This record gives sequence, C-alpha cells and structure tokens, in this order.
Amino acid sequence: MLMSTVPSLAALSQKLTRLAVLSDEDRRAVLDLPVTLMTSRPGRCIVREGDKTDHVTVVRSGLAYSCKVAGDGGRMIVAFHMPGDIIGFHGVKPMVADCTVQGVSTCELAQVSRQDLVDLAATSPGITEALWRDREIEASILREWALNLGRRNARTRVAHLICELMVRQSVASMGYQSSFEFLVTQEQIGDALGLTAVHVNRTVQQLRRDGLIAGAGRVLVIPDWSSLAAAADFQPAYLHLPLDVPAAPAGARKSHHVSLAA
Amino acid sequence: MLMSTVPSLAALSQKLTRLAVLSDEDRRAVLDLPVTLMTSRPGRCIVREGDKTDHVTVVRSGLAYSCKVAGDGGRMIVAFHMPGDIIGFHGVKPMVADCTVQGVSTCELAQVSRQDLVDLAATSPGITEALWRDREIEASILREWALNLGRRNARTRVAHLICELMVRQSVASMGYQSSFEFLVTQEQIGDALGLTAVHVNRTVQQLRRDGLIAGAGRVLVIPDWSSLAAAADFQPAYLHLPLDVPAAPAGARKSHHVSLAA
DNA sequence: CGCCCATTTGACAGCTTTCAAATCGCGTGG
DNA sequence: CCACGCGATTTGAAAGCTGTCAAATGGGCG
Repeated sequence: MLMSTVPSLAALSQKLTRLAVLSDEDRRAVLDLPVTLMTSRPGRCIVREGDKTDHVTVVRSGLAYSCKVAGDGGRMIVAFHMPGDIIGFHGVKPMVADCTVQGVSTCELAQVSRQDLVDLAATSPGITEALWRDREIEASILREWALNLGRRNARTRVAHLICELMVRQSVASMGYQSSFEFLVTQEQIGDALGLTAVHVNRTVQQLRRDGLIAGAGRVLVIPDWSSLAAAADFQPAYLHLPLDVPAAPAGARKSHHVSLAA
Repeated sequence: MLMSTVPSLAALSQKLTRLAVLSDEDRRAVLDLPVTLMTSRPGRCIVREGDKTDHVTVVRSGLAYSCKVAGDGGRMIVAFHMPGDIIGFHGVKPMVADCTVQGVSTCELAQVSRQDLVDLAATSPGITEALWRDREIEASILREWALNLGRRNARTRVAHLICELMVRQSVASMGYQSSFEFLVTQEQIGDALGLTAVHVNRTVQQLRRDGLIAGAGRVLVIPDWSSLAAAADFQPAYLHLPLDVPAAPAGARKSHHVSLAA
C-alpha cells in the first residue's frame, strides 16, 4: 500500500461528493485542478472588499470568515468558511468582492483558476450540480442567519451559532468528534451575531452556568446536544445535509463530551 | 407595425439582459420558454416551506417576499422579490424550500420548468452567466441585510430598506420614477428588519418629521435622495448594478418627488 | 519576565419591546 | 349615500434586553 500525501483539494472533492453524485473521473479531475497553495495567518486578509480576481480560493484547513463594515465602523461577520468551502466563486465571470475575508485561525488555502473550475463544470453535470447546490446552501445559511439576527435573543443566537459551527465542522471533517475545537473569539462571535463582545461574554457564561456548554481554552464541550439544540432553536434542515449525514451526534443523546479540565 | 402584448417573461428577459451579454437568440429563447401563468392575491402562499417542486416561479408583476419563522413564532422576511426575479431556483436539481414565499401585493407569476431553464442555460453561456450572477447578487443582498440587522439602529435600517427597495424597483421597471409605490405594510417592514411594527411606526414618523420621506397612502415620496441615502448608510455597490444603471435618480440631487396630498 | 490580546466585571444609559387601547382608512353591504 | 367592519396605523407608559464605558483579570507567546 502506497503512502500518499493528502491531495491539496481533498476537502473540496469530499464536499462536492456530498453535494451531488460524482463519478470517479469527476473526483480525479477536481483533485487534479492546478492550484497555488498558500498559508494565511490568523486575522490576515484572504480577500479584500473591492477585489476582483480571476481565481477562487478554496479552504484546505482552518476557519475563515467574511465580513462587512457599516458606515459607523461596526463590523459584521456574514459567513464562516470551513475546509472545502469555495471563497469568491461568483459564477462564470469575476465580480467585485462585496466583503472582506479573513482567517480566524491559520488557514491553508488553494487558489484555483476560475476558468479551470468553470471549464471543469462545463464537462461534468455532477460538478455543475454540486457547485449550484453549494451556493444555494450558502444562501440558505445566510437566510437562517438573518432569522437569527432579527428574531432571536442573545442567548438563542449564541447557542445557534455554536450548533451551526459544530454541525458544519463535523460534516466537513467527516464525523462527529467528541470535542470541538472552537477558536472563534468572543468578539468575533459578537460581530457574527450583532452583539457586543461584552454581552457575548455574559451570554456565554450563562450558557455555561446552565450546563449547555462547557470546556476550557480552545476546546468546547457540549454535554447534551439535544438541550443545546433546543435552547438554540436549531433545526438543521436549512443546512440541507444529505440524509446519510446525521444532524446530531449519532446515538448520543446525552454525554457527547470528552472530559477536560474545567 | 404589429401590436403585440407584453410577453409573459419580458421582465425576466430584461433582467437577464442586465446581468450578462445576451444574444437576440438568447432573449428570444427566454421569452419562448413554456410557462404556466397564474395570479396570486396579497398574502397568499406562492411557495410553502418544505415544498420541493420541479418548476421555478418567475415574478411578472407585483411584489413578494420570502419569510422564515422562528420557534417562538417570530416571523422574519429574508428577501423581497420583484418583477423578473426567479423564485425557487435551487440549481439543477430541486431542493426542499427553506422558506415560504407570499405576495405583498397581487402578483402575476409564471411557472417555468426547471429542466427547460437548465437546458436553455446549457446551450447558452450568456444565460448561464446571467443566472449565476443573479444568484450571486441575491446572496450579496442577503449579506447586506445581515449587516443591516446586526449593526444598524432602527432609523438606519428602515431608511436602508426604503433605499434598497426604491433602487431595485426602479431598476426592475427600467428607470427611476418620480414617485414610488410602496405597498409594504409597517408590520412587514418590521418583519424584514427585526423590529416590531410599533417601533417601525415610530421610526417612520421620525423619518417623516426629518423630511427624509413623505407621501400619503401607498405612494412614498423621497424629497431628497442623497439625504435619505446618507441617513441609511446606503451604498449601492452591493447590488452590483451595471455601470450604465445609475444608483440614484439621474441628475436630481434634490426634488426627486411628485407632489401629492400630504 | 513582560507584553498584548482576550476575557471578565460593574454600573448605568438607551434603544426596543410589550401591552393596551384609540384612531384611521377603506372596501363592503344596506 | 351612509353605516359597518376589519386591518393598518398611532399613541402612551413601563419593562427589558443590550450597549457603553472603564477597569481589572487572565492566558499565551516571545
């Protein structure tokens, strides 16, 4: 058995495979896409608002976010990007980026020529379908985000964001992990939820007191998924997960956790 | 010269023409798409959450909105749909609708087979590009909506929504009108902005007192576009309008209004 | 060991909601 | 033509959630 390094677009290939039925040839073509690899340190700009590039950027590892800023300087995070996500795919032709993308953590990225991607899609109905579906899911997440912002209080919003990131990260990494690496800053949570960092802090403490979340440092523990999901008003349908991807930790109604110094 | 009635998909054809370079043949193909016409009364469901249909719905006239509801019953409007907009185009394959679509006003609609639309796109790069760009703009609007919800106060939010609807409606109807038919209920404004109808009312009155908006009944008058846009923190770049479509009433910095009984 | 950033805490102000009730607008039926 | 009825708009007072400002604490990295 040959040892092989992980292909640079493995995460993308896996994601597209989840979104549509791809042939082996499709998958190989994705993995063979010419790429420019790069690494981005936390906080550094991956895409800048106003950019108009003829490549797209694929997240290979790490976590990134898109944000916009209001006239008064208020920052709003409008999306988080996980491994396999395509950043800046605005269809066939490049468009002016309407938000800035930065890394939460160190990110490994791959730049892919938009034309290469478009050409590949043109030859493969499966990939075309997967790309459409991907965009549609992103829009659906954005709509749920709007609901979160407009019609839920801080406690529910924070819990909902945790649930969403938890499920998406689990799906992206193929399978639920017993613990959950959570590198998002409280200030970033606030920027994603339309709250101040101070209020996020108080809310997180409340969730902790209520036993809905636990954990120390960068590891988040969810003692009881169903309780958290209930508090979050979290219904994963909007993520349009394939039916064979469970929306909650398999079996584990309780005790979905790993002990860790509290 | 022959008199001809307006084709049922004229609005769609015009919109796609704004989004990409289409050949005359492309335009004709769009107009020739087989349709099922229908009319929907205000408030009636056009699409129901959970639906999964193999047709898409095109707005021919009127105004509609998509909404989601939270667990506590809170309603959130996540998008408004204008003539030419495609509702329920979830890519190549149908997906489960994640929100309900209802009419603000009476809407004339056209149902188009998704397969017909996909087949047409497959033969025309221009239409493919236009469809992609359309979805991308919708996502961009959603992101701006998130910014609005998360980082702006009631006054700015209301002003921003008015600006957006004003510009989009003007673009959809080819050219700025001196008055602006505004059929959206204050309760619907609230549902779109994450506010209560009561607070929307107070905010609207404040905008009126400040002379930023005027008008009676269903007609909204904007005495000074640039003042309203400033108060709204409205920067139309996110709408990705073609450069030849002005983002503000041509010339008229002031007095973009039509007198009407106050 | 020291610096810097993230987290935490407290008091207070402010925007928005809530709850009721009154008024208005307008299409309908008598 | 006028009365009626229903939804939309208005108004008021009071409560509540979240923001603001400042300062202390804590943790990780060089």
